[in-house]
Amino acid sequence: MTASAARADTRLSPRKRAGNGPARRIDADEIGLDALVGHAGYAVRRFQIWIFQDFIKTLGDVDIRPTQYSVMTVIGANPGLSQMAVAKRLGIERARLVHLLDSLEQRKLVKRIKSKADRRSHALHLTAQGETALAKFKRLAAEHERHVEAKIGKENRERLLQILAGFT
Amino acid sequence: MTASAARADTRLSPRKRAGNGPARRIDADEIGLDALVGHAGYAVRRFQIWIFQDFIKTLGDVDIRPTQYSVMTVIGANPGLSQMAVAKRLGIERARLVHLLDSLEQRKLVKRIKSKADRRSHALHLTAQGETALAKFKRLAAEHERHVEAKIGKENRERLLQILAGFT
DNA sequence: TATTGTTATACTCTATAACTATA
DNA sequence: TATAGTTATAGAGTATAACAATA
Repeated sequence: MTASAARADTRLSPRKRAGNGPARRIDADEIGLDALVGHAGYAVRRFQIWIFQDFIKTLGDVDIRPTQYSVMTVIGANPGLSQMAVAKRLGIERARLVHLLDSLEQRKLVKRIKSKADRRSHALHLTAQGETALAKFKRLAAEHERHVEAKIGKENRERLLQILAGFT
Repeated sequence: MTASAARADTRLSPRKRAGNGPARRIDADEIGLDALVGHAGYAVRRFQIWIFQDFIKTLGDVDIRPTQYSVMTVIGANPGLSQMAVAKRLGIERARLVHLLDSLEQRKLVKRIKSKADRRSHALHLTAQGETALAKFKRLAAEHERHVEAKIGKENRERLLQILAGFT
């Protein structure tokens, strides 16, 4: 396809042949997405934003965001992990994890313990308070998950988890 | 469930009963995700990151990111839209769209035209150069989409688009 | 030499608030 | 008074680079 042919094609596709602008108000639902409807990434991105907003709202009272929840969950299930191990497992930059842990440590939810085996590294643990708190976070996160289920349907949610199992 | 019971439960679940830290190197693939495996949001987030990275890489030569692509595609299919209309349709903050359009306008891909109907607003159009460029971006984006298909499978990708059709 | 944790910088993105010019 | 576009700020998140302590 030549550049000029591509340009001609593109010019034929729009529904509205506007001059210098819209003469009337255009509602969002009548704006076509064109090629975007065929991109999985677009739908996934919008869905992910919806999910995170619901998660943040559902866990708003305890002030825990998705990344903080994932860090605490992994430390809770694997006590003694180093920062590097947590960062790699969750795909978080180690530099960013430093600040996340600073915040969680200030809130007395997580503690860094100097490792005796390798004095460069810290062994990460939940505090007793952190374990109690995490149990509550998990109950709220399960509530959030029911919102997801209500939004897309029980079977669709399970199918989604199957399809994306390789990305965890 | 009481708080102490929750704490006791949590203490029983970890596979490793570490003291002050790991005595040996722990590989990423043996770190359990615990509750995260049941959260659609976790898998969706990891998948979305993978998709965006592939998109950015595949369109690296033309220096176009997912959000820029979505803005140009919508303007191309609906010439004359106002900034507010584009922002609402794509779920972008209008303040952020200002900078996105500044960048696209500097690159001569998009132009703002003062609307005669409502002099507060701008009618957005692709330049001729922008239409040619968008045709190329769409070909590269289609190539990216084939990477997604190769990653999760043709049928899974289609099922995913069906499940998430409501979020577009 | 290489790795762990840290600090720092820059850029993207989200979320607000306030300002201006119009309506 | 309300809206469209703009400017500004703050916080998350991503991506780097460099450094000290340690391996």
